[in-house]
Amino acid sequence: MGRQPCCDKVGLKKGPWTSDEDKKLINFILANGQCCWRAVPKLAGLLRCGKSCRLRWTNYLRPDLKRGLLSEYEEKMVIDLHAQLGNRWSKIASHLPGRTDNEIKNHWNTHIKKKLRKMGIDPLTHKPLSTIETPPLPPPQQEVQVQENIQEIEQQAVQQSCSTSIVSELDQNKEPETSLQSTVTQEEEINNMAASAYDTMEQTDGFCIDEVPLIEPHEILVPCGLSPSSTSIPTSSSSSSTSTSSSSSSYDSNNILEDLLLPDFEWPINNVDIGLWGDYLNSWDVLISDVVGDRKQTTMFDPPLNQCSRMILDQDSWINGLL
DNA sequence: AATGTAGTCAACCGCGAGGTT
DNA sequence: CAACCTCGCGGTTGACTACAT
Repeated sequence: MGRQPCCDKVGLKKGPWTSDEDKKLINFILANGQCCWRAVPKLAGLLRCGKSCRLRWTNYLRPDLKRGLLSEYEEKMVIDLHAQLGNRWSKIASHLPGRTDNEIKNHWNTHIKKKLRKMGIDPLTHKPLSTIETPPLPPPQQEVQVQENIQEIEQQAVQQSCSTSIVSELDQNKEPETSLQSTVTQEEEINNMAASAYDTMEQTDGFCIDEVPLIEPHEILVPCGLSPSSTSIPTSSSSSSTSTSSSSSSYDSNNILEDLLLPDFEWPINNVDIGLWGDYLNSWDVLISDVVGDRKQTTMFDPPLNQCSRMILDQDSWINGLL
């Protein structure tokens, strides 16, 4: 018996997602959490297969995604982790908060591969390229140059990033001949090292997705002061009423927040990087922009971080808030 | 300005793992 | 134990964009 398709493909839509579909998916997941993906399209009213929905959510719609190019530090981590793990993109991604396996894979194929080749490193083996693409150097010299190159990036990465670096630790543990043989203990070590590195990162960046279930939103940061809809949730604390009072009047019926029943998210305020959601929200004028004048009421992000009390919600609170 | 080429990245496809019946 | 189901992963594709000619 042949394998059944993941879903009945007749009549299902393929290709790029429309904003309306995104809206439906976000709305559904926010309301119901991440349940059986197979059932999602039906329940959410989407003509997509569950797989497509999952992919769209994990790679693009998730609120905790970082957008933009990988930083040098992230890139270095990818290189190191790739040396240890090979093309196990999801494993690699799990060490990079807010990054998806797809994103890392793409970045590897489009940027890092080239970079490494330029440096005379074979992206597959992480060893010096043999001949063609590198100037002919005697092998020992070649090795030295590669090592220098690696050290150079490491230094840059370390300088740029937090003080804790897994780089040196990885390198110390790295046995080139066996680097691609992944063992449980090796992976554990990597996990530990990466985790320790990100313990430090967390202190600067905010949170690590390793600790934030993507959809079962324990510990999702819930903002206050963002309750554009009249169904705003009482969980929002002090500032909720003031920030949007004026903006709500400028809302039209298409207000996405109303449509989405969005809970009051709190996004990182400093160096605002709210990922797609920024674009997403922007695209529906939900940045509470005043459409009449050019005065943009950026109340969504205006309150200084320290004025926004953070709430950690457990799932029940989250769901209650949504309802 | 028009066309060709390269680069980027969202999305798809097929497969395997693991769980359930 | 086999058949089936669901999910997640990695490889690949193709649409879109930027840049070059």
